[in-house]
Amino acid sequence: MKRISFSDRRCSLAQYLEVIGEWWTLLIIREAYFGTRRFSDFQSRLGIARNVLSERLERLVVNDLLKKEPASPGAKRAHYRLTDKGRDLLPVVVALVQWGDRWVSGPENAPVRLIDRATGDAIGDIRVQTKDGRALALHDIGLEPGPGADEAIRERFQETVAD
Amino acid sequence: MKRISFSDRRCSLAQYLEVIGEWWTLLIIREAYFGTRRFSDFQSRLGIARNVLSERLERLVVNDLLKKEPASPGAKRAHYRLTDKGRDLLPVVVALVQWGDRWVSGPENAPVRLIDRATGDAIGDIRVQTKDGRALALHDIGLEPGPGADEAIRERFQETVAD
DNA sequence: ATTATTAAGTTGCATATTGAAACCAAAAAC
DNA sequence: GTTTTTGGTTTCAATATGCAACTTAATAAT
Repeated sequence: MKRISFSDRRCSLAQYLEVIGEWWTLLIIREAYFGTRRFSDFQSRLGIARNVLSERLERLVVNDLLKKEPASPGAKRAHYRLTDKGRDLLPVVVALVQWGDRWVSGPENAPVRLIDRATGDAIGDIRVQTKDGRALALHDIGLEPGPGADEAIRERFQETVAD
Repeated sequence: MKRISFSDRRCSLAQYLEVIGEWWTLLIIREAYFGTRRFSDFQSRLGIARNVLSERLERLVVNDLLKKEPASPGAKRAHYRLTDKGRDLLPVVVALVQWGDRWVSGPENAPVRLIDRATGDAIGDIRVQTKDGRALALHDIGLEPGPGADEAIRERFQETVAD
């Protein structure tokens, strides 16, 4: 049967998954960060099947993470470029890369280094923090129903985030 | 054919996807943050098929994001609890939730609010920053081959992160 | 102690999705 | 104007998902 759709769930994470949770999608975004714009470059660099790439790009355009625009002004052939919405996924991607470096490859085997171009220093670890920059651990965080919470969610949030 | 495996790629993001990029996996982690530990609770709260849940939990245990331990000391029945590696995904999950709130549901419809339990204030936005807390945008970031880079990666990183 | 109930999976099957390769039309290059 | 490259679409076999029924072991009820 068809994969269950998350779109009706009132849950931010589930809604995200609806858009970018599919196989390949986040890797396509990352390629776009690296400056890749052409169909064939995405294809050869990722090694993704062309039909799947086609479908994913389409989906990313429909959901406004990429936009299709003329390669050069006036040209017929189009390229795919990030929108603000797509660019705004950067913290997610960086957080994932850092997690992978810490726990999967090990920092000493990190294949890439992200640096602040102004200084050349490695960037800091992404972290959950207060508005004034104090780091927060899992047990420091509480949950409340948000403005868009429905009854089901409201019920569940007697609880707090667990350790 | 079988889904392509990313594990041989020297890319942190691809390595992450190998472990937690599958359908449902991140939602299971999020449930664990909420304190869910039992198979049937994961099942009923997520609405996931039992065979898939079973397979995903197994995979999370094998990859050390969850550990299976006796429900109560001495009991036979086991629960699933987060490991440090699993807990360390928090920035990823929070970054995704915030992205979803900004771009999918809209902040005014956010179903949950994350707060600092010490003060009750909403937590800050996850962001890419320098070690001393200065925010970095996409165009401020550069890429270098890391200690574990192979020739292929080294070649590509004449480029910088694109806008 | 015996039975009932719940919890935690597993199995089998119909439907969906993926990957690979072949095919095609339009644009660029020559 | 012919060839090559690009950006796809189509087809088909292999895999993965969702659902429901079945199993087995651990609690709970009587």
